[in-house]
Amino acid sequence: MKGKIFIIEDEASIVQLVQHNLEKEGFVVSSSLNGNEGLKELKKFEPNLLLLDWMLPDLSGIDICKNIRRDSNFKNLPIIMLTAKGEEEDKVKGLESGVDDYVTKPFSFNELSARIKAVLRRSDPKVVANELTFEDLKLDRIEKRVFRADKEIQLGPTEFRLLEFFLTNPKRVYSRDQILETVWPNNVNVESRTIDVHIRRLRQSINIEGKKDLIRTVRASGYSLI
Amino acid sequence: MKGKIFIIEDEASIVQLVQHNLEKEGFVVSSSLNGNEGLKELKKFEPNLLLLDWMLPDLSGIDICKNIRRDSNFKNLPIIMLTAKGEEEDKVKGLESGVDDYVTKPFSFNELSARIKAVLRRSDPKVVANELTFEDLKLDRIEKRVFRADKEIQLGPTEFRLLEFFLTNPKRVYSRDQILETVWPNNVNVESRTIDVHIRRLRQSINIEGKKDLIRTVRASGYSLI
DNA sequence: TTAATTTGTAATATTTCTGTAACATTAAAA
DNA sequence: TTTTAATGTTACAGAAATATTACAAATTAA
Repeated sequence: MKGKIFIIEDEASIVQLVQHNLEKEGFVVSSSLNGNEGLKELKKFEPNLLLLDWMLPDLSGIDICKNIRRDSNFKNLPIIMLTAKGEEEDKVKGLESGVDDYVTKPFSFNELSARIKAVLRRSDPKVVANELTFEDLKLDRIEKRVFRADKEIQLGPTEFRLLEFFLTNPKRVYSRDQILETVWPNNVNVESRTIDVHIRRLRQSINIEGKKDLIRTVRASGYSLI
Repeated sequence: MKGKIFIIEDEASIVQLVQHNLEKEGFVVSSSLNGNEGLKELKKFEPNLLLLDWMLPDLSGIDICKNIRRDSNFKNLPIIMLTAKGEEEDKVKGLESGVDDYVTKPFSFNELSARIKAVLRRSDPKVVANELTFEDLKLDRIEKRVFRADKEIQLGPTEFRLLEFFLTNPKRVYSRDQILETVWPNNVNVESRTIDVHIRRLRQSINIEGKKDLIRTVRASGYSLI
């Protein structure tokens, strides 16, 4: 079962892009272009998550947040705020007023989608898929287990996240930088070659008993899951 | 296995109270604030029991009841009706239209919970077990007893709640924060490392005589019941 | 009240994980 | 073939996370 997402955002082009893509992913989406109306509609709609623009013509994001958190029925509604580049201060205020995550405009839909799922996974796991599979590889996000050909495999936390990352987009090649950005906690600085070592560790763990190597090295580009 | 309960009730505050508490008891709960939509969602959700408000803005409880009883898939769905004080006549009508029990508002959650269990025990005994089990572990919520391999085990109150929590969702990994939120009384502030100590105490108690450890440590994530 | 049990924390021990550097190997370019 | 660049492999020290222990404060039972 996929969840319901409500969008409050005044740039129609963004709403359109996001709404369309989320619906393609199976979410039920409703939206409003302004704050006051949005609040009312939202409460009727009862979403599992709210995407909230921080700079609205009528109401500020903070006001909306406060209103929502005050309403006992929506106290726990996960909120992701959309903020324009550089409004660092807003991020702080946002996180203080109980926002769950934020995405800086301009953003790629993939980035937004990943954050939505991460937030939902925490707050409302049943609305989001928990098993990732590829060929005979299976990763369970809830139980934090990995299997290859039905045999359980032990992975360290970083290898787990790395595999999780590859599994969300099999076959796609990622550069070391992209991997770093996504798999490592923000503002951590690690040598890009470090990834090679983790790739090796991951390979060693998942390529059991003569099973073929599921990780492909793409010289000068990066790595991918086959 | 705990059952699924659907709620059709237009007072959001009641829905929230009931839903939250039922979920805490391990039921899977879904709800709707109005009759027509509720009927549709209910049929998708396939609950083991329905809590039905008798006075809805759009459809009357009777109509919903009739609709349900006419549908061969839900002919036997147990229904508990929620009725406002003094509407004696409704009770009669309700029982006539095949309601299994009724609860008069305002009600305490405990009262409702007891009735739900009573009705389920009659109609679908396997969903109400007051006993939670996992492998050779057994916990009786009523008698507050715990057994491993049929030998009784003494647990302190906190260890009991902790084990109870794990047993409602075996295999699932919980972070220390999640454990804290659920197992500890609200607004108590305890160090997150404290959980490690309680985990140890729990382990020490339930892993008797060389029996395997039933609690799994998942580095960087938390703990789970195997 | 006293005794017994339970609880949270801090201190210490242990285990596991991580990042890096150094060296080896492989593939591409010259 | 030789050279060069990129990736593979290994070992290891420091870091991080968890396990264990002991103890004092708080709670409950006797």
